[in-house]
Amino acid sequence: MAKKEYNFTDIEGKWQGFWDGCGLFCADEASRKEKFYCLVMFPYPSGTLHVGHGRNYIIGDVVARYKMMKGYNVLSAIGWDAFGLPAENAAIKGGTHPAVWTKNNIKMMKKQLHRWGVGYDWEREITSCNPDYYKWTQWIFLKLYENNLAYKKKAAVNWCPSCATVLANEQVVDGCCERCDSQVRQRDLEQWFFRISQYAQKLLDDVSLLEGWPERVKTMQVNWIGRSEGIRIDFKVEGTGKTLSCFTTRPDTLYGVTFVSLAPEHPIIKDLISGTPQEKTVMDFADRARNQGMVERTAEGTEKEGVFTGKYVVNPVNNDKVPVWVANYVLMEYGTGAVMGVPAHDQRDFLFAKKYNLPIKIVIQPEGNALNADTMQEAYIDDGIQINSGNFDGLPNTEAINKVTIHLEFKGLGTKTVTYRLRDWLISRQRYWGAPIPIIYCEKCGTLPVPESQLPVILPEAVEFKPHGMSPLAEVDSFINTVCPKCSGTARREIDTMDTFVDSSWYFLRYLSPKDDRQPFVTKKVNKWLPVDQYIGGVEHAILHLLYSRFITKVLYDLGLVNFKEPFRHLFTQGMIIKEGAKMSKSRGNVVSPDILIDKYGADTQRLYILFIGPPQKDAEWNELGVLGASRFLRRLWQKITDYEEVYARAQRVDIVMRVSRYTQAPRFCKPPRMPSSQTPCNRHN
RNA sequence: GGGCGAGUGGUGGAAUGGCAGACACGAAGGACUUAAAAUCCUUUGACCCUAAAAGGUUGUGUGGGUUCGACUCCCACCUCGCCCACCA
Repeated sequence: MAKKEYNFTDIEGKWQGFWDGCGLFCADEASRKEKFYCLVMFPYPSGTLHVGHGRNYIIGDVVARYKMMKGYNVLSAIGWDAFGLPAENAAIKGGTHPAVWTKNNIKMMKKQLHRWGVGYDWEREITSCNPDYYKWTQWIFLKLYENNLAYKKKAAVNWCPSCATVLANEQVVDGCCERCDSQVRQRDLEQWFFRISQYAQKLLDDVSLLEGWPERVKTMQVNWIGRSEGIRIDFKVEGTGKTLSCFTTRPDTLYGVTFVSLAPEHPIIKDLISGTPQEKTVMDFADRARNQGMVERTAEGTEKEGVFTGKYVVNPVNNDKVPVWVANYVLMEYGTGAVMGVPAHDQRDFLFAKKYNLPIKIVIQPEGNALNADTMQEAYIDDGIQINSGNFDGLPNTEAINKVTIHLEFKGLGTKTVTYRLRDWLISRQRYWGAPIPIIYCEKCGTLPVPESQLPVILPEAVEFKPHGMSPLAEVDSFINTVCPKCSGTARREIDTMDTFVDSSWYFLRYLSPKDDRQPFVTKKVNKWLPVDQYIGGVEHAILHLLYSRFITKVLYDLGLVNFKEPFRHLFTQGMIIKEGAKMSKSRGNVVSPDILIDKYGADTQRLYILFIGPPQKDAEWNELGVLGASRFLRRLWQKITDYEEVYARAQRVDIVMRVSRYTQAPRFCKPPRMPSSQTPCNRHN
């Protein structure tokens, strides 16, 4: 008897056609079945997919199918996170317009997804670089602007003088431009920000609502928000009548302050030193520190440097007169931009004091082991008992933290403060391939939002991509020149575009009404379908994308546009596929194309292998032999089932004979025959 | 420095308090073949015993603990990985 061949091309072609034909993946909005929103992070159309991507989409596909089979009304859609730098770089390099490049890539990747057998409701496909999508990204910007959550301010950015452009932090490698290797400098530019810091506490509190999230992602979010409780302590600057505020989480060390240091950007520096002999040295130092570049300056290994301002402040609790320094390790963005220096109990202050011979004063002693300021090799940062601390002597320092705080507040010398590490979200990009920021500048009326009726602000097609210091849009007169919506006078448009993370911070709402041209999303629909029941994506988005999406969702909630506070109920972060010791990626040149494998073994082999390669949340090493194993496994399985089919068919014939001969007590229903033992059918065939 | 996670055969890994090593890779032997490939079958943690089988001992990073019973739970330690980190 001839064996049936496992012809995966026919099988997969047949079923993929069947699924498309019957609309298996079309969510039925009228259905009364319980909903299940299964979402994979939408891809950046970078070219072609490699097997590493497969984990995301195949796992998502499996979850969606499983829930379908369990009787849920499943929504599983996909789209394209289609704005971004690679398209623009491709344009600079190869001369293809980003729109064309992106469109081609989408076409290729769509085909690949289809061959993989992953199913989506393609009617809901969205593309973030299309005007019908970014119109609503701009609309969201306007909502934030209206509510004072979008604002413009001067900010230090990474600047490459040779490429004449702004760089993202990720593009700065060891303080140099990744493309041309020139030294990156800090430059102050007017930038747009979203006031995410205003939502720091809500974002922190609602981490508790993220029950279905991996613990480590939640921890990463909490750490990123970085709440610290402390106190702002006011120091009087001697002989000036000015006050200097320092934020500290360790008021128990207040008696050990031997200097105060300021961030190089601190505005008070000018006032303190102007006209003094120190002026030039201090300003030179501050300039140099500012130019050091944030990445380098905030690296831990960087040597602590500073300069004395010639001024002194008075410690409010013991009237100690301590010098004021400017130091490169103090950050203007955090706390008050001024730090009280306690070398005995803070390692950074210790190193600084050692370098500049500043006194070290011990105010906390470990129990049963006296410290010696002259011989100590590092700061003592652990708990202990207060000494040299006036009325607080003898208290455990953990208690002193509270007592000193109360004392200072009572005397009006300080204010209890909560500080967050989270900074406002810089959304300006001096780039072409992004959604234009919908703002108009009128000389008479000032900064104005583009009226909603004038959206979208269309990205012009014909531009020069080569970087030369400003957004390529700066040179497109037909774009820049516009009319003031208020006074109808001449006005010009904002030329920056938005960070692509803005595009991706709300796309999951758009799937519910992808073609609606009157609103970004329909409140009733999103309230029904969200939060997303299962979100699946790479752990590399554990902070930014997920935090931004949470933020935008909370803003929309506060505006009464959605009735849920968190967008994603369950989150699954799949591990990366590793090859030759590194993450599989085009830039590393270690990619494996799914197409070749599908031709050779079929999509199911690859799907099986991807699911089987290891625990899905862990990284896994790609192994070509493993693919072979999955292929053999499927073929054996196929063989067993087809063998079984024959046995089953024969048993049915026997049953008919038995039923026809009414003399025996033939069973009414033929029980399925026993699964043949592994030997039987094969031996017979052999 | 802080946080999180992981350590099981030659390899990827399975088992969430109840027969450790599913399934797959690799390896060895066999069938088929003129031969090879492919395919199929058998064996495969280590050690002891045996002509062979049966049998036995041991075994989940290390050390302790809880339990009738621990890869699994608790404590300490070691190693590796990832994320964050001059955040006051």
